[in-house]
Amino acid sequence: MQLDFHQLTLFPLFTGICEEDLPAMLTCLGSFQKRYKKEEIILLESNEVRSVGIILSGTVHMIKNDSEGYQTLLVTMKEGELFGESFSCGSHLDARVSFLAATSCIILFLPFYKVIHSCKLTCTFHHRLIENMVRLIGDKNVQLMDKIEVISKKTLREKIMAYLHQQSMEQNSKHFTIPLGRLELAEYLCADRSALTRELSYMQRDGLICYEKNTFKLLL
Amino acid sequence: MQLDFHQLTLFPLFTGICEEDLPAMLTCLGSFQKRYKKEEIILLESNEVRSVGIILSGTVHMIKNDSEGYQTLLVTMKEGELFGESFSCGSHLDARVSFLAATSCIILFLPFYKVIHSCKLTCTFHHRLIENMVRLIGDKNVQLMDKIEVISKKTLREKIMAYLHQQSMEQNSKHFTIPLGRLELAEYLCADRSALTRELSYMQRDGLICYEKNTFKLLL
DNA sequence: TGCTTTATGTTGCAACTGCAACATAAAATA
DNA sequence: TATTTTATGTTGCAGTTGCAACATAAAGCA
Repeated sequence: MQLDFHQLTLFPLFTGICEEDLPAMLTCLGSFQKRYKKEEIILLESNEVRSVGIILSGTVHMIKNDSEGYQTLLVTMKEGELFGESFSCGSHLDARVSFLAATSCIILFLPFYKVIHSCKLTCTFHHRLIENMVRLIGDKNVQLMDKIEVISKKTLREKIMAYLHQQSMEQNSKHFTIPLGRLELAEYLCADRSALTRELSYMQRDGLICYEKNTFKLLL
Repeated sequence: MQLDFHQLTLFPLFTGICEEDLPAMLTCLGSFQKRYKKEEIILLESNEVRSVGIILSGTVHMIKNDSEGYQTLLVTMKEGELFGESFSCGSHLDARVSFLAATSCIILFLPFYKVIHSCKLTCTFHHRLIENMVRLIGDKNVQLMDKIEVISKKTLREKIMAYLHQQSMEQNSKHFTIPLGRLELAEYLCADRSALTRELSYMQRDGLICYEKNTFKLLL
């Protein structure tokens, strides 16, 4: 499968880099792409991470498994987002989390060492690449804070409300569709699935929200 | 107060940069330092962040306040750690969290724009600076994941255990002293203070741990 | 030193929520 | 299409934990 370089320039990691420069740059960086089927593991916890991944298409979940087999959904990531950077760039080379293909997806991998160590050939746009990457890492950081904000709440109702508010903000509307099913949402909220549906129906009864499947409306 | 440039080279942000180069570099970057008293606010949520801060001495808490006045302790940071990068470098310029001086401390600020946009003068070591900074941002990311790992647990006992295990790992010993008092620990665990002390005494009764004030011993 | 403030420990009670077990709906597969 | 699998909704029950109120200890301060 061929890379669509024009499409690539639309990704945040490559903004400000000319389409003509991309092929040389990607070759120079030793990038490669890979397809994953739904449910496939892209990167398993405690494996060493040497590359950052860019999601060209599909959805990736960052998940954490604990020793008793419980699983938590940390972050959901879409097209254009980065993953693996915290490990490939940080002091903790071994991944503390796993990355899972939530849908079938295509990932472009960039060996981190080459990204951060500029070479003569690409030096002109290289700097822009690093800048973009730093921004994306910062954004990931904010996503983690968002999750903490949600699960810090004491009651399940407050957690749900915090999550729905975040979604409402992101989608700029009181009426929106969430990207998670009940099972996944329960996992993200660190709550029990049945308790989640129960609380959702109580919240509708109490006139807080109004929903149908994954489409919600905040009634303030 | 004068900067101790030799001491600065020991900070992770400046590793690999010569002591002789530091003064010029810091001037070129427009860095400045500031002292804060205990309990003082270094950076308030929703203010625009243009600089990253390096903790030269003291302890800084990253905290999140919700609309009802509840507060959560997100991360505790010590000497050499970075803060503010997620905002000054990311797409979300407004801080979503506040930074508070947990003890009196001295902070060195570096305007982010100048850090990321190299200038001729400092270009040789500039690249190393960016590399160090990216690593530190990744580390911060991991700290946030650590917190999520802890508060994702369903029961308070599991949360406490997860936290103690992390501390035990970090300090490479089954016997260690935690950096948080009961109030702060409760805030970090998103739990009630009195419930926390109750559960701690139950855990000691059940032979899981053994503690005295802030010094704990894991009995496996 | 004595006084005030803050941190920590203790306990009863009510309520939230995890768990289990089941029913139903939707989706995947043959 | 029929059958299996998976996702979702419902509910009783018991355990955990937040809350309040109070006691004690430690720290800050005059």
